[in-house]
Amino acid sequence: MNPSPRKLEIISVASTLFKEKGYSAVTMRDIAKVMGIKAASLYNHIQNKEEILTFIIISLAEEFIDGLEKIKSGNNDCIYKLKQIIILHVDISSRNTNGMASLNNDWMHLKDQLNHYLALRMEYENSFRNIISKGILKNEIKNINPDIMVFSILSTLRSLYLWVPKKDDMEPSLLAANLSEVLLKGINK
Amino acid sequence: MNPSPRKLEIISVASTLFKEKGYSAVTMRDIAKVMGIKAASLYNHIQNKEEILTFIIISLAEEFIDGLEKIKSGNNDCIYKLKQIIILHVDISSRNTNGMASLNNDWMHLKDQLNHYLALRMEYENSFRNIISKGILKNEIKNINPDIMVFSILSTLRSLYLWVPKKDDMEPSLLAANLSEVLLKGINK
DNA sequence: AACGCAAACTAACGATTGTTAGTTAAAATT
DNA sequence: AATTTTAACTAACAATCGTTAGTTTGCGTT
Repeated sequence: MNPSPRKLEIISVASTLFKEKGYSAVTMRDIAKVMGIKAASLYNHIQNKEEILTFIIISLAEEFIDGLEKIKSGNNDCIYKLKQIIILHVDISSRNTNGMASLNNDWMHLKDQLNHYLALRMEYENSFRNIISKGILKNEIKNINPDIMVFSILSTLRSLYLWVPKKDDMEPSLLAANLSEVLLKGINK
Repeated sequence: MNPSPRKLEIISVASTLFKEKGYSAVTMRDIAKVMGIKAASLYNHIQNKEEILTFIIISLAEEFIDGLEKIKSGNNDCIYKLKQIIILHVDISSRNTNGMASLNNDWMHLKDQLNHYLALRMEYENSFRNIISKGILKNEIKNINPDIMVFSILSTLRSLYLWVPKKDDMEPSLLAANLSEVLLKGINK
């Protein structure tokens, strides 16, 4: 069953508020007020508060997994794959600056789907690390602890949601290109 | 008036819980339970819940400001200063993995001190950007949008609190050295 | 022995939380 | 025209929230 337009509207409003104050600090009455209805009316469209959070997080997580799957399957060198990952993050983050806040900061409030989310995240990080490790073996990437490189790059990419809205005049493709330069080749001249 | 040992104990316990669930999702009764006392007893040592958050965030923010001030005042080239900033973040984050969670994710729940915090953060980011910009002028750093470089490096450094505890076997000095290599010179061979 | 004080306690406050039940009005379907 | 469905409403629920008031306990100082 596809979510109705009204339901998507609620999720969108909720995402905005979740980004501002975090999931726990946002009440159903807060969401309802922005929607211009009463809190009880929200329950004509959603099961409960948690369902909103779950939808936001899981759909984004799956979008990342799908994107990475396509990148992995391509027959390209590791540096190219990393550039594609950067583009993937810029793309998803630019289109979901609000939802990305929940994905990053409120996943621990999931209940039913918490383990599913954790599995997806581990899968993603493992795939990322495998690309790096293969790059080291093939001498495309420096022989430094892969965990540090994954952590460093992923930290930057995960923070994009905070930064993109402040630079909404910048083309996503230009941002991705600049980020690739900085993340892959550093800032030192 | 210096905080009493018991007060610092409460703040430490609260920091741990704030990192796990976020400030808004942690109740005074949660904190009290870990302390082994009743919630009302907490108020013999603290004024209110907000004071705990304020203490955690402001003292950390000032530690960063002080550290950066010393780095700025040194008569060194920009790359060296950036390396010192990386060491500063590794150091503070390693000693405050819990409090850093509040600094990053719960600052918006400050009331009295919110503007003070925002001023400190802006000051810090401006100083950081100035170091980068000067490095570009002096031809030590690539001529890329400084905002992107600040964002990229700072995002990684701000996420250290999440990552350091998982690598507690790694020497902070080694971590800082590896991070410098990755952040300043990239991963590409 | 008497006192003062720090730090715990019990009990409770009003406010707010997510959510449910039952109702109403309008729109869509038969 | 009659009926069903959708989406809003009012009212209220039990649970929990941060916090306060007043009390008790035990330790250190007089």
